[in-house]
Amino acid sequence: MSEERPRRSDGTRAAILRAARERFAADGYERATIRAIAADAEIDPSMVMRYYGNKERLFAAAAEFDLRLPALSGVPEEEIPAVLVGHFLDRWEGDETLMALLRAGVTNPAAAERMRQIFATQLGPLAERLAPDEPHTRAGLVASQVLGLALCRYVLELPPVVAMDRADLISWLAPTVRQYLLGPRPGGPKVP
Amino acid sequence: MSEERPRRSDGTRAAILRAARERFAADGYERATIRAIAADAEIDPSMVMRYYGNKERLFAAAAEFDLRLPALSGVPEEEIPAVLVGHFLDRWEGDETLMALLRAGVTNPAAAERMRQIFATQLGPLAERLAPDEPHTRAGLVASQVLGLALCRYVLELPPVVAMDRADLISWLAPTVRQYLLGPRPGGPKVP
DNA sequence: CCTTCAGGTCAACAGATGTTGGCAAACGAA
DNA sequence: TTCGTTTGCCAACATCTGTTGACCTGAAGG
Repeated sequence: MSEERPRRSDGTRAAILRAARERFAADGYERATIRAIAADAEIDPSMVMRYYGNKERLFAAAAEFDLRLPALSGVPEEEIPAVLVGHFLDRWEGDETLMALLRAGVTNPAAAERMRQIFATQLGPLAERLAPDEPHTRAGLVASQVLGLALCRYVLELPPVVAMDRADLISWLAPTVRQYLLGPRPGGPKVP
Repeated sequence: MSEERPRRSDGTRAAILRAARERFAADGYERATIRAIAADAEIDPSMVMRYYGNKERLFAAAAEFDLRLPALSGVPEEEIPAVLVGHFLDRWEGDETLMALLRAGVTNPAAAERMRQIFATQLGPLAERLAPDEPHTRAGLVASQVLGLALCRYVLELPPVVAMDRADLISWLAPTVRQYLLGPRPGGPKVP
């Protein structure tokens, strides 16, 4: 079916995508203009339209994202939280896709929906495998702490959060993630 | 000096400010247009410029914010985290200023700087009074969890985070805040 | 060779945006 | 009343936005 043969324009396509990710990550959805992205990729703005249709679809292509959660099968339970926090830090610093998603998701409804999908399909299953009860709630709590750290460290750049090194962050966050994912429900069982 | 006598236009000024807060909170800095704000306030866009100079100063006026941290002097130490989490939830749901700050701060450098100032002047002192060591780091961690919750619950609207009620949130977050503010440094003392 | 067609540039469009200046009406002090 | 000030609206500006279509260019296939 989708026999994707290599095209002569693949280089340009890739350059556009790379520039788009950078701009969306740095400026958010509305301030990242097609013209600026095209200038970074050193091509004409109309090429962006030809290859990606419109700005929304360009963003969708640039914000394709895989959390790449590690297997965790051989990891002892006590070490899982630290491994997870370290992995999240890697994913944040590895490329700019997550930053683009966060910066855009705050003001663009489509980007927010994309984040909800990633949460549901890529983080939810992890919690279902680990958490004894209320896995979705627990996954949401982990997301709140991890996204909050990224917000404070990479977006708002609160000085003390920027100053912490990787080991500090893992030491502080791992117990929190452990409580959220594996700990007992605080405040007694839910009585509705 | 600044003898501020009441003016006939105070009502208009207030209407502009209220509309500005709503729009900035709902749309972020760039998508909240002067024209839309003026339409909400049912006045002419040029009035916004007359009374607030330009968009940046309008935002500065609309994003004036006081965390209003409670005194905590009579509160026993074990209850401080829960009281704090409850207070933050109140401040988020009370008016739209925090939402405006968050949505704008993610894409607008001036708004981000404002958030850093609020953090430094209004949350820092609290940590200095409570935390035995590294108060700024601890304040930063609390900010990461509280802002992360707000991000997931009010901005991204991750379903499980939206679904939790106030008591749930306090039960889950208070232990985390307690560890960050009052708990021992995890992973042993810092050896630089 | 000629034909075809994808890759790429240029100029322009319609609409929205922040911002400005002019002008009319209402108000308050004299 | 009269006069200056405040309050408000209207029209316009320059610029930037996403987007479009006409046109050129070079390579590949016959």
